[in-house]
Amino acid sequence: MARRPALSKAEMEVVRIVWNLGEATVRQVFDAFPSQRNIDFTTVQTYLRRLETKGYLRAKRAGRALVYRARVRPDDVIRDTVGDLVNRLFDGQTVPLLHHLIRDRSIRKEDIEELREMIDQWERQQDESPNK
Amino acid sequence: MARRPALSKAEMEVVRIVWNLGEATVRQVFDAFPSQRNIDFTTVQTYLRRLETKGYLRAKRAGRALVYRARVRPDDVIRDTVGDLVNRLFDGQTVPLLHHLIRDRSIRKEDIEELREMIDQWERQQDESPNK
DNA sequence: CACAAGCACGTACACTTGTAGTTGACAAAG
DNA sequence: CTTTGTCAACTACAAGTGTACGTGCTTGTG
Repeated sequence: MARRPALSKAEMEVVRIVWNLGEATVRQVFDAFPSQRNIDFTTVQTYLRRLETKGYLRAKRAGRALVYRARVRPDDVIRDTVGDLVNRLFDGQTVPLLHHLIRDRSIRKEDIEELREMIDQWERQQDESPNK
Repeated sequence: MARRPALSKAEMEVVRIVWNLGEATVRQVFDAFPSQRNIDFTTVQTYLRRLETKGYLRAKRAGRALVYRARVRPDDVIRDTVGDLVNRLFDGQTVPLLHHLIRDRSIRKEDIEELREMIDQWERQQDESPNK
């Protein structure tokens, strides 16, 4: 199924920014980059170029500048990336990761509310769809 | 706080195996390695050696063989690893990841039950501890 | 004992990744 | 029209990573 090369850590930050902006020039991505990261403009340029080669982004020219735009949906990338992590670090089990998130990461009351929502949603979904 | 170098993907699989076995020789880790992976014995040896240098494992000699044992608790490693992923791919937000796990990964009814348990647990914990 | 099998240890090597410098075209501003 | 800034494109380069080979010691077995 024509898998793309996995994202590197820095590349993850960059695609995320592009998703957020919808479409963006190098400079825009650079500006959106967390300022503590103190990364060079040309470095961002390199990340974008590599992301294009890897097939995550598509660049089109607008005047002198390149405008990048995502070529893959966040959900797909997230599925692959998280999936890989779960496989390697959690032996493919989703539950231990959920467990960790709830127990060991600081979570707020509101988040828990939302989480309950999600679960209810899931169950409703489950009921209406023909179980395989 | 004396941070260790991050785990590489292959290394994640290996520490996990060591955690599972408690302590293990190269061969034992090799045998526990998913057989589809079709990885060489010496490759596993290299992973273990690197993990020791990185500070994740400690080796002691038992006769001619080396016995590896974890030097860090799973929870800590998982916190760091997952934390990094959340920062990069989810901009530090835990909720979107939870959302993804529940919606986009196949989850079983029993898991949802467990999940509810976790939430209840969390809320009990919350009530009894003095909020900071 | 001689040999095969197991192991540690050093070495290797291509590819990826994080990070950036250089060059040359263009454009805006004086 | 010259200076100054902005980009794309190319190049660079050390460190990290996936993967394995070779060598030489050790031990169990015929």
